[in-house]
Amino acid sequence: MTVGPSAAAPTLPPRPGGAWTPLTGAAHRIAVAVLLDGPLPRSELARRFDLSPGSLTRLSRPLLDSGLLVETTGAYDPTSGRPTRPLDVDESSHHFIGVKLTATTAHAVLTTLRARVVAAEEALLLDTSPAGVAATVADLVRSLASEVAEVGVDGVRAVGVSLGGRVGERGEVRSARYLGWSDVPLGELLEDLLGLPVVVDNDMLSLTRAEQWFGAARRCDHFAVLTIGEGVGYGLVVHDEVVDPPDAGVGLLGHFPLDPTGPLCPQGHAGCADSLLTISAVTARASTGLRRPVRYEEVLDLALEGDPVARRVVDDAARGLGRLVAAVGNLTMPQKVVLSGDGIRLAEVGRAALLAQVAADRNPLASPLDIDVQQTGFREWARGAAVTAIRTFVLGTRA
Amino acid sequence: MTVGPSAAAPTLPPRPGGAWTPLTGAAHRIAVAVLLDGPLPRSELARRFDLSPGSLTRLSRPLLDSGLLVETTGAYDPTSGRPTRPLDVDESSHHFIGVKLTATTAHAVLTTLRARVVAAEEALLLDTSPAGVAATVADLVRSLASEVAEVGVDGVRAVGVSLGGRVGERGEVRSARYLGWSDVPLGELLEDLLGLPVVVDNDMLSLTRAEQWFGAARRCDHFAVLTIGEGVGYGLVVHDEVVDPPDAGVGLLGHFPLDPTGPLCPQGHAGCADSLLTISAVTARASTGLRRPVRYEEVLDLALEGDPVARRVVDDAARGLGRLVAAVGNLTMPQKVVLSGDGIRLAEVGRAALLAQVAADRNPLASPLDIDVQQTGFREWARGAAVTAIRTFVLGTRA
DNA sequence: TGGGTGAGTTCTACGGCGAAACTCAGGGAT
DNA sequence: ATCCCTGAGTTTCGCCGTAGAACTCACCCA
Repeated sequence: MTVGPSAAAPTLPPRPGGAWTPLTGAAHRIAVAVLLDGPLPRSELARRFDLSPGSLTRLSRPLLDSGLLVETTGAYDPTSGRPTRPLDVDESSHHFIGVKLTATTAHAVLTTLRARVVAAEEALLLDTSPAGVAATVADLVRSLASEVAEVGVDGVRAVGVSLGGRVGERGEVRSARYLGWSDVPLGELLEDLLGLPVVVDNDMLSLTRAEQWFGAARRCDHFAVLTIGEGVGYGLVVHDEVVDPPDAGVGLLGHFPLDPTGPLCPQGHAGCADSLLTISAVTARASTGLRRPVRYEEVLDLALEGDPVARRVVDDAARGLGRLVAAVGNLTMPQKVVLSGDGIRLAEVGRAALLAQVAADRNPLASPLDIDVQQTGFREWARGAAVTAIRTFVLGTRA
Repeated sequence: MTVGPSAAAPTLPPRPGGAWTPLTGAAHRIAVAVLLDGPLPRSELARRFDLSPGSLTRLSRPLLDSGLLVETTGAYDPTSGRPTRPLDVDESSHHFIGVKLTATTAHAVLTTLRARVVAAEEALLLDTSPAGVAATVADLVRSLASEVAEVGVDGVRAVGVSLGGRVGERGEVRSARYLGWSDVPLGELLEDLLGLPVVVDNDMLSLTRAEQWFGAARRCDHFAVLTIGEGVGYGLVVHDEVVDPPDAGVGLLGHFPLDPTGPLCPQGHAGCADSLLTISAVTARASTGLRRPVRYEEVLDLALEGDPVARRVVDDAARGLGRLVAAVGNLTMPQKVVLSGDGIRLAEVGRAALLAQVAADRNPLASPLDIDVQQTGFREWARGAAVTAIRTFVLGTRA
């Protein structure tokens, strides 16, 4: 007599994790809410989704049985009445790897289900051909997965890769200026090498979604992200959804006019965003004024020490950034603007100029703009890629 | 023996119209889709909402029985197979009145359920006190309703009123600069006078929603509206929903910087939107240059005839508008930008300058911007108010 | 005139939901 | 100490909206 799987399955103890994608509507919304907003009691979830207490019992039981959610004894209790038994996720039950590609380097992080960075690694991209990059990324992924003893490769559920450029639905890189690629099926290449789900997405959209789920813009349904670095990046979330038309995420804001007396860009624009705000624009302008080559951080330090050339360059750029922030505020009316990117210390060193320009460009009657400066580096870009992987794992779709 | 209502009701013939608000989820979505997108066969609706054919039969029957929808024999037939029996609304079954208030005048229109204007009327606001305005509006509403013999007052289901200013959820005008009002319960005042549902809303948001449902932006889920008139208006729809934070609709874009060499505004800004684009700004600048007072339309006509002063004024303004359009395009990435307002002929007379500036301010790699110039007047503003009334009637909520 | 095609109907089974009555675990007043 | 109050979570039951399958319908074309 054979014993079918139905006889064994019910006796299995709850395993950590559990499958997210086959979940139906309400159960899925509940699981995502718990993932995003930490331990939540059933009663709070019932209020949030306008469900009856009975429905919450029914919906949460299979989630607990499968190990997808766990009960905690949290400090979430009401002032009177029975204490709550909040639901939470075990964020260590699943791990993800995010890789950010630049022209020269691959930055990778290993994160938990809640995008907490557990380990980081990077590798130079000596060979920027699709196969070369794929091999380097695959090595990074394997190294990260094995490096962390307590996790193991099995704990990694998906890999996210982000880069500057346009990326199609199926992980194919349609164009990537920094790598000189067009129509490269990077996702497929990596999936074949790794045997893991791989999601490829635009870096700016990934970072924006990371801020939305696990970053500075949690619980905001309407915000913008501006980044300063090699280029000027822009991401927008409205009605709790990323704005993602064909033009999103690929640096088309670089020609936004900020200062008609500013430096020229290759297209003949004066004082456009790329000519004023990027790391290379700031260092070039400072180097010209100082009659010697200087690095970006050096320019910022000199400005802090009171060097007049550096101060002027930094303040001009900060004013331009302020103008851009004000324009974003005026035209998209967000709850907050997140400033980020490798060069964003500019916003701190030039804070006064930035805020003055924002105030000057906005209607005095407008509500004040919440500007949130995030100190970020390549690790945050890689974390954004990991969040793309997490979203795919949790939602079943990339968006 | 008494006869209950259940004995008589089923024998009544279908009456035109029917109640929209008690409809449940799927039935309501179907009814709205038919209202917005004209006659639609059940099969198309089933595809659109991912419902089975059986569900569509079940859902559409009560809508037909109540007279809310009607069957048409339309030219919507497939190349083979049984012809369709598309569902449609009888747009004449319900009528609505929209009133746009300015500082001096109330413009009113009577429309069908599909916002087709049936009659129009206007009245001077000699007394701009809340009671005086309410009395004038009530007279307009009664006159419009009775003027159209075949409709009758009973055919009017709701009244929409729009004005420049902030309006609360319950139709209370929180502030209206042109009328010098603050915290006026205009909706209540009018409902008491008329005995009809009255919805009050910001004029710019009303116009934007009108473009979305019955205007140039039908079937767009992401567009912006810019208006030129006494002020500069701005409305934004993203993910098929109007962006409506506290700052929306009240002319806060007026200080958006467009041309640092432009004329000054009272706040000391040079070349901000209000100082460059409004009707009064254009006429003032032209009058100064021409050494005589000129009207707005005259300036535009002179520019067409080649007058150098008028041409310069118009082109400067059109360039400013182009810069604004480009900024909207760059920062919100819409499918189209609708240009409207009483002064929008500026965009036609200065078309070349406008388009040149849009091109200059946008990244050459960005997708081209769909700019849709709508010739509009006060009638369109009033129609926007009527659409607010229609939306309330159909959706049960103002938004 | 009969088969092919897609529109629309009928009937049945199922699953998700709310309502109500219930149990549970604390706090505070007597 | 104990009793009630409060709010959390459970159980049970019945309703309602849905899909699915088998069906009819109306038109085209060979």
